[in-house]
Amino acid sequence: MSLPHALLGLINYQPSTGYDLKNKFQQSIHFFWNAALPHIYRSLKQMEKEGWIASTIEQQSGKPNRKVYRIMDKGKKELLHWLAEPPEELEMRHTMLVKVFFGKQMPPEKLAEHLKNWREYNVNLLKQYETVVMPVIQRQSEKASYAEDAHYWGLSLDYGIRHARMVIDWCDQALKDIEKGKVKKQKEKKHVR
Amino acid sequence: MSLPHALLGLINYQPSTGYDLKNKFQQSIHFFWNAALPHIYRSLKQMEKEGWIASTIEQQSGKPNRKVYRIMDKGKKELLHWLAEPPEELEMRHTMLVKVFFGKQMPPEKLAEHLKNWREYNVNLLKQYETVVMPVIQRQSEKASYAEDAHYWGLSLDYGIRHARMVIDWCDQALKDIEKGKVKKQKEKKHVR
DNA sequence: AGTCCATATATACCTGTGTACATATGTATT
DNA sequence: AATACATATGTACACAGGTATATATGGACT
Repeated sequence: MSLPHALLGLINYQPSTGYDLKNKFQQSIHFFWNAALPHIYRSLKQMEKEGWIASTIEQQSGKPNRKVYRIMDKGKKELLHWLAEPPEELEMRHTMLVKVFFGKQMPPEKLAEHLKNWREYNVNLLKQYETVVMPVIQRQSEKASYAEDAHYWGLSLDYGIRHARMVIDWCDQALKDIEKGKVKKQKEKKHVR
Repeated sequence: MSLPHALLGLINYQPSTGYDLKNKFQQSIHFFWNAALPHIYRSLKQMEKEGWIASTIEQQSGKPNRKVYRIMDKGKKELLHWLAEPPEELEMRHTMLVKVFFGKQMPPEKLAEHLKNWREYNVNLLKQYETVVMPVIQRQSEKASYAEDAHYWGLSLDYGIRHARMVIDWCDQALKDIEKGKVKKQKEKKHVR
């Protein structure tokens, strides 16, 4: 379990609404954790019940009112406690690898298609990391209030970049192997004939 | 969702009991997907209800009877269909990275401790890959019936190895950075005094 | 004029998964 | 003799998370 704690970490920087958090999430933690809007609202409700956060309603004309959550002492304590705990799960969990494992059961072209998509997904990720995320962290690191935080944001970004590059390299190798396998099989067929 | 399909893939090789599957799982898919015993039995029940698999009870003396599941036509069709589908989730999901992201909020020694554990976990994984998993795949690849499958097992193993190496390298870099940060802060403190 | 997107909050339903517990016995170790 | 481990199958409970849907409005685009 982690979403409430991830949200706690974001609210710890500054009071936010569920909608704010969705946007902040997408620019940061989203790269390592997923969260849909309904899930965020649900978590916020739980967290308020636990006394980790409290809310104030800001009247707005035209748009719906904003429900701004701020962190409470109990929430700060919970955040620090959670951070100090060793992460529950170190294992990876990746559907794609299970499909690769059973790769022989599908046509090689199909698996190649999956891998090409995965490769492209990671190429796009890499582009996003370098053109969007990196400049944001750079800008934040110049502000004194976030200079130290930005160091850790940079570390996680570096992980993302290394991960994406590793996946791209592996996909290239795997695609080459699969292509070779196909050629080999075709040659064998010719031979038999 | 994936466990029923992963199990389907294993049963497709040969009829198995829930307990068999747990053992096979731990030697293969476990590196990319997790499954506890109760979850496996639960999934098998669902799969039988769906008509993907069927069971026969083997009487045993002394030990409890074995409930052996075999794959049905509907199950084979389902497996092929699932394999051809693009994987639902391409995103990673890693608590550790969320903790790194909020790293400033905890003592640097604590984060370093987490990273050292993660590093060690991956060093052990790597050792297991090289001394246990690789030989098994090598041996299987020599049997004609599994030679082609072993190629794909090898691809997923290669991913595991690259991933573990990447994590180890990143941990080394991050630990160096954190160490440097600590030294810097101590020097600054001295200066102020 | 009509459609889509962004802002803003939320409920309902279903599925997947983790943890604890229950049961039964043979074999190996201390 | 007692303890732990491997074999073998499950139930019960609780929580996390995904998807669909509802509501309300302002602004931008076609």
